[in-house]
Amino acid sequence: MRLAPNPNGPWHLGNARMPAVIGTYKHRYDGWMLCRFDDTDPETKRPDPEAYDAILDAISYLGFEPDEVIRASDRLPTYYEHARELIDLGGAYTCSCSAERFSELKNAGKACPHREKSASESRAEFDAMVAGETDPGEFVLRVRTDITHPNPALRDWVAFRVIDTPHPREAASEYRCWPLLDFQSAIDDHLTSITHIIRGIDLQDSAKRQGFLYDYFDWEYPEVIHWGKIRIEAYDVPMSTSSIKGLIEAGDLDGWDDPRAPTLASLRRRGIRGGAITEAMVALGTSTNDADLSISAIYAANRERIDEAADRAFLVRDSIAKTVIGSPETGEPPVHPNHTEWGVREIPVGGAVRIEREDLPPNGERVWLKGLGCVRHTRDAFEFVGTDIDVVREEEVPVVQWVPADDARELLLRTPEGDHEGWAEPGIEDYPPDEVVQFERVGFARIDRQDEDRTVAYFTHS
RNA sequence: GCUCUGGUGGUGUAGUCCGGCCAAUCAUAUCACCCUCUCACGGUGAUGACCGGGGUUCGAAUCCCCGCCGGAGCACCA
Repeated sequence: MRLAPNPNGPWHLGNARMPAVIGTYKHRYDGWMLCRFDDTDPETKRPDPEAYDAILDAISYLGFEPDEVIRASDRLPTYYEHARELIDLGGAYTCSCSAERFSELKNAGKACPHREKSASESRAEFDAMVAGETDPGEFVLRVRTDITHPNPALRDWVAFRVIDTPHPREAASEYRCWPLLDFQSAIDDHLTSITHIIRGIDLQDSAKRQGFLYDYFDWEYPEVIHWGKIRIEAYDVPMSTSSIKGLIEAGDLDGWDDPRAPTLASLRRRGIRGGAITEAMVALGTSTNDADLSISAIYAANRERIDEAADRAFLVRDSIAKTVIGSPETGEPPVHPNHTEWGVREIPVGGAVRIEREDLPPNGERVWLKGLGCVRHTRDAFEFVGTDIDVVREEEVPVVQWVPADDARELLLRTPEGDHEGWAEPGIEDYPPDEVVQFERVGFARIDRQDEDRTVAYFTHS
């Protein structure tokens, strides 16, 4: 099996499907997995030098390690060698038609005059392309397929063209004659003994185009599965590397890990485990139909992974402070309701508390401050009523989270919908970055960093 | 225009090749109830689908035909 990413930028959620499914199959069938960077276009889909490592890192985040990593841009001599062989076999010819001219001929099912030139002439012209002696557009190398094939997509396709823009990788910066995907990928799949290919339906005709090559070389084409695109609701931002890049450059997003971005870096920063993404992707299967991935599938898989281990904590967002009269000095809610052995958090009251504005009961009504007890809203304060839990069980007093009014920790919660300023219980500043906690009645969040006087957390999901 | 390819509940998926065990699986979602000092976790229950129309057959999600709707390719992108 192989992953064949184009390293033109960090990965978005859609890219995760390839390693998730292929990696899972690799494990399931005890296979071998190659990561091959298809970086053969220094111009239109120009590789981003940082993306190579970023992609390997993303694969690792999703839970997989390639058995081997190669870059197509290291393998140009191999492609040239096979191109020459193909020319000698009568399977390719150099063509100097313009793209428009050839397209017209092709659509009419007519060959261009260059199709019948001799192999030696094509060899010479191809050598000139490789040597950088020809201008871009002057010549291309075409594979001779069947110019009258009913499917116009398969007729005499281009295998090599000349590009003057140097490749961003130092090691490949001298090459000017570059293979296109259909040629490069076909050669590499055979040479690396790939037995199974899984990729998008946009490459459906590719398998047929490459079939001609395999026939010339008398090779056997791998098993191939094509799947449809995935769409993900819940994001305003389109899921494409170039459009995300554009939004970042325009300042509409803070970066690749902005919580509003549909990128792997963003989910990771929000505390989503890579395995949850993998699980959701694998569940989509490999249908050729387009699929809608609901983000809730990822959340559900993630919740399974984090709920048992996440400490509970209090956070109030838009809040209001009230003096408390007659309460105990500290509240003692459990660290985790399913793990009483983990103990309790000791939260000082300090004479006044802060609760979410929405939770403020009408005057005269009661509310249960979790871990502390029941209070009644008098004219402008909370009067402590007691700790008899029956009022919650039998009289339906609402239970809410709270923080001390004078001793809370300022917290910024970043969510896909926007940022919330709020106050967290004291002690939240002791959690190291990367820790995931559950803010009760709010949702899970990953501690991102601890500033001098403020904690920054990223909202995971409810 | 030419050529591929696909349509099962809100979403995903099993079943389609080799017609009956499918009054259609599982997950998620939504709702209700139970549990609970969280709207988390756990438990119970409910909701909800074979694109349409013909045909073959004792019998069709499954085979055939005709429609309808979708996706992809026809690049000197990957």
